[in-house]
Amino acid sequence: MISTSTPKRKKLSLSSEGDVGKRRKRSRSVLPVEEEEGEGTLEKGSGLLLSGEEDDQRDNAEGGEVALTKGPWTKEEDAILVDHIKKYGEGNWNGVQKNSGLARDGKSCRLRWANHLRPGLKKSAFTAEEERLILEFHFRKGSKWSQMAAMLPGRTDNEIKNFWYARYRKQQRLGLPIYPNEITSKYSSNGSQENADTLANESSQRDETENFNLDIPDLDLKNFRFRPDMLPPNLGTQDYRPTSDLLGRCSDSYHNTLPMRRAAVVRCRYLTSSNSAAVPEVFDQYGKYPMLSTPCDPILNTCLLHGYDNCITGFHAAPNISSSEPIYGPMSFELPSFQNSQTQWSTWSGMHMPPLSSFEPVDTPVQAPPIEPCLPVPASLGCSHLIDSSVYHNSNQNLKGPSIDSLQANADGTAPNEADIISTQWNGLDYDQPAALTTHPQINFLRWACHPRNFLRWLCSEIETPQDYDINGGALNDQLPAYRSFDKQDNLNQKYVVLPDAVLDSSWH
DNA sequence: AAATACTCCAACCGCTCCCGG
DNA sequence: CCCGGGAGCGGTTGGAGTATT
Repeated sequence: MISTSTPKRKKLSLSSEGDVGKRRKRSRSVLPVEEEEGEGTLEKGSGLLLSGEEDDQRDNAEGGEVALTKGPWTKEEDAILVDHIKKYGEGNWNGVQKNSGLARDGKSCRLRWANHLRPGLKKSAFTAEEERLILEFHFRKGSKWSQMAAMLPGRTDNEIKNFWYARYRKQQRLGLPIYPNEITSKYSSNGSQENADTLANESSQRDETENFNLDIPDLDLKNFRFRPDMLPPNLGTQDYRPTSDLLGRCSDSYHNTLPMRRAAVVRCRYLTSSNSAAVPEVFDQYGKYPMLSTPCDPILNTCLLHGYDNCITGFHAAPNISSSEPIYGPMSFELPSFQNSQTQWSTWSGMHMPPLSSFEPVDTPVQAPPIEPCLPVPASLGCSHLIDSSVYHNSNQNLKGPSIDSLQANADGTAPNEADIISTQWNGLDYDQPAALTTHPQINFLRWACHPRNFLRWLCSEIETPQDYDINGGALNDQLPAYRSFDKQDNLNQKYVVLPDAVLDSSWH
């Protein structure tokens, strides 16, 4: 159970006295030392060598090596270090060990001095103004702790870093934005140019995917219309809305503030009913993310199963959903990131997922818009948990089998027949389970729709392109410089869909 | 009172940058 | 220009303190 209470613990003093010696266990590493320095008068276990005190230490010394102490510093060590720096000044940290006899790595000496011993260090908690400066700086520049420390006299980079991570976790736990509104608004309106410049600079340093959390607009799905004519035959036009507890599990405090750090904008052909024979070219390849051509996030497809008439409901924007209550739209198409922890994913979906790489510190939650009333959706006609369990089961399969290319739409643009669906292994996700297919039409549909080529085919037919985007060219490229592959000519009749980062995660292979 | 959960933060680690030879 | 060592930076670890059960 995650506690939602605020930390009760008072900030500990960083004094070099009193807190010393009660942190890490000590360990030892061995580094070479020049023999002529072996005066050996330090105390065992405190980083001070005593002549002939310990066998292994003596053995090391005889072999030209001395055991260096790790772990918490003692008062004696601090005194030696301070004394040495008073005499010789800062710098030449490896020389400290040679000249003072302190059995500490030069790195460790520098860190101890910089973070605890040097004069002028503040030992108090961060003030509100300091906190604001840190947040603002981090929003603009990212994890540049040393630059922040230079900006805040008496503060160390380590201290600022610890403060940031502690606050970051706390905000996430509480489902609150990482950055205060005044900061985000400040740099997204009149300060947008500076922010844009900063972000542009950072983009060369960060993983490309991390830029996707910037300015990804919500898709306006108000014109979405469920296309039963695009479904495979024999499935009927019943309500495919699943009613599993999967939806219930997403009814948490994060439902409206899920971070969407890594998302991708993909494109597909715009299909009208008169042009339904065309098979959409789904998922531009960026080279770096070939998994975009793999089957979609089952979460996403589960979400899409809510499509009905003029409504489409997003799962995480629909807390407390139940099978007996109508669902309202339109909904934001935002999807969760799940990059933060396996726990989060597992809790949410009940599915084991390997942890993602650590991009956390620059994550920015995206605020989902509130749910607005629209047309009611008829009650479910008996969907079950089987859909979700089926999806997750199949998504856990290892990759094998033929490409989805073996499954093509019919010449008239309708979905392939059931026999083809049953016999096809989509990019290794084995859907060849006839019993389930024949018993549960929803699963049949899901499996068919699960492939990006298919789901986008019936989804994108009516999605409205976000207004801020010029689907005919340059504006989009300007706003999303990462997608240089966009071609003006190709942009005609194309729509843009935001996919969750789960699609990008290699585990979805 | 004991066990457990959670947070804090000092210190470590690996990597990169810089500079002098 | 290359190489090696020193310094610095950012991310991570894990022990200790504190709150909660």
